[in-house]
Amino acid sequence: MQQMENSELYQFLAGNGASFFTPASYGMPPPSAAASTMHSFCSSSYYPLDSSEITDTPHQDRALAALKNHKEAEKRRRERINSHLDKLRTLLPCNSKTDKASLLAKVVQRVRELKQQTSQITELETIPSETDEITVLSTSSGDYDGGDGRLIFKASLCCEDRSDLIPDLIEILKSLHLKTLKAEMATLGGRTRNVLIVAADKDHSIESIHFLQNALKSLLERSNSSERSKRRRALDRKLIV
Amino acid sequence: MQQMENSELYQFLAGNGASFFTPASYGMPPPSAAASTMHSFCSSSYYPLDSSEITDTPHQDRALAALKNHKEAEKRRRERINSHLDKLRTLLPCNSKTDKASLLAKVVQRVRELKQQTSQITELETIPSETDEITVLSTSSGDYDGGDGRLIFKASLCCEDRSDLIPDLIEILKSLHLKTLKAEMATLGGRTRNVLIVAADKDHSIESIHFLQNALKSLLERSNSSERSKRRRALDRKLIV
DNA sequence: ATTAACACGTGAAAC
DNA sequence: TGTTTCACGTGTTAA
Repeated sequence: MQQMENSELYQFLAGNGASFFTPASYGMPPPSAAASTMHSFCSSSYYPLDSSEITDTPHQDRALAALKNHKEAEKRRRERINSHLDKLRTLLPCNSKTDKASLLAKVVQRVRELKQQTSQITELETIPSETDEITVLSTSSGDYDGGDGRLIFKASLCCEDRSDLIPDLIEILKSLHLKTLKAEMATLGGRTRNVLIVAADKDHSIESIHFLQNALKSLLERSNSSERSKRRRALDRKLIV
Repeated sequence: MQQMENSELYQFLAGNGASFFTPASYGMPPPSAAASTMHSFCSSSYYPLDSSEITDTPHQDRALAALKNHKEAEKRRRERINSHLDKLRTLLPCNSKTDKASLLAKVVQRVRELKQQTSQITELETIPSETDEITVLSTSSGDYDGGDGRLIFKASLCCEDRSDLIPDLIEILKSLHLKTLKAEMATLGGRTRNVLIVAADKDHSIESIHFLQNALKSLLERSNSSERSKRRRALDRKLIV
């Protein structure tokens, strides 16, 4: 918009030989390579010379030096940015030829995932409540987890405590091929809450969340049918006293 | 190097009025704003016209259209890249005015940290060995953790099992203001290994690692002095049988 | 007045 | 072929 690309003058004044032998293009006949110098000659003859054109060589020198500095600084800036992009290329699952935009898209996605995972792993509420509860959440909230291909689930189970609850839980996770990343378990007044962060295999889809949910539900029902009365009585007695 | 910026011809042919009123600079006297058009006039008169200059207007049109497409595509590319950079700006602890290079530097650092944290949280070896062990590692390996300001430690304690080991451990972590992100505990043959991923407060320095190490050491010694003989005998008996 | 950062238009090369 | 991506030099603007 507000640009002119009228810098051939400076290219000429700089005596930058490299640009003189740039192959002509766009049907301009040879020796169009010298055209950039001709611009200057032409305008010099077309417009009357003013005194500054003779006496301001120091001005020209300074402008020239400034332009050179500018050029080099800009190159350094580009290199700085690109070096960081290269580092990111090594940090992500992508080859060195993925273009900048796609690379940055991957980076955005990855940072979001990692943020989410660590925050979910960190924030656990383990104080058991008085009501039975089962919650199973997916970390990736539905969209495909491109990170390392694994879905992360957060499962919370709050129920009466019993001695073989943990082994049963472990059995469920094993049968569903879920790997436990973090488990936090607390018991209070005969009740327990177990919060699990589990990673699914790559072959799992988001639907696995339902298998886990159902398994935990049956576990809870099993728990209630067999041991409920005994524990309940003990808890009630404790509350009465 | 291999560039000429000799595109005034196309600016002129395109009739792009915007560039005509660009303020002159570098001491070129007015009406230098028209200089870019003069380049074309000048070169047209200096070099003999060939037939193509009259008959190839369709060529010119095509080249012009191509140039316009190119220009717009490049603009779209820039916008795509910059939009991703903006997304990253919102994802990281930095304002919207941090420059590209610094932003990307932060991104590199953040991705490295998060990778390291999640991998350390994931990779735990909990099978207890027959020899007593204490290891305390720092996640950030010495450099400042710019992530959310917290240092992450990984502590592993392998020793004889005893009933009040966990409460003692919890007491230690509480007194050192360390928050447990993940704990994995396994017992086998009367021995136990506890692997803890703990996060230090922001006011902790990397030196806190020594306090934790010493506390665990004293815990292990306490364990050995009181309960060792009894457990050892039981274990030895088991091994003999 | 320097310096640094940005968007732009362009030529070249990949595909 | 045309489409896409890149590096470059430049003009401009802000601290």
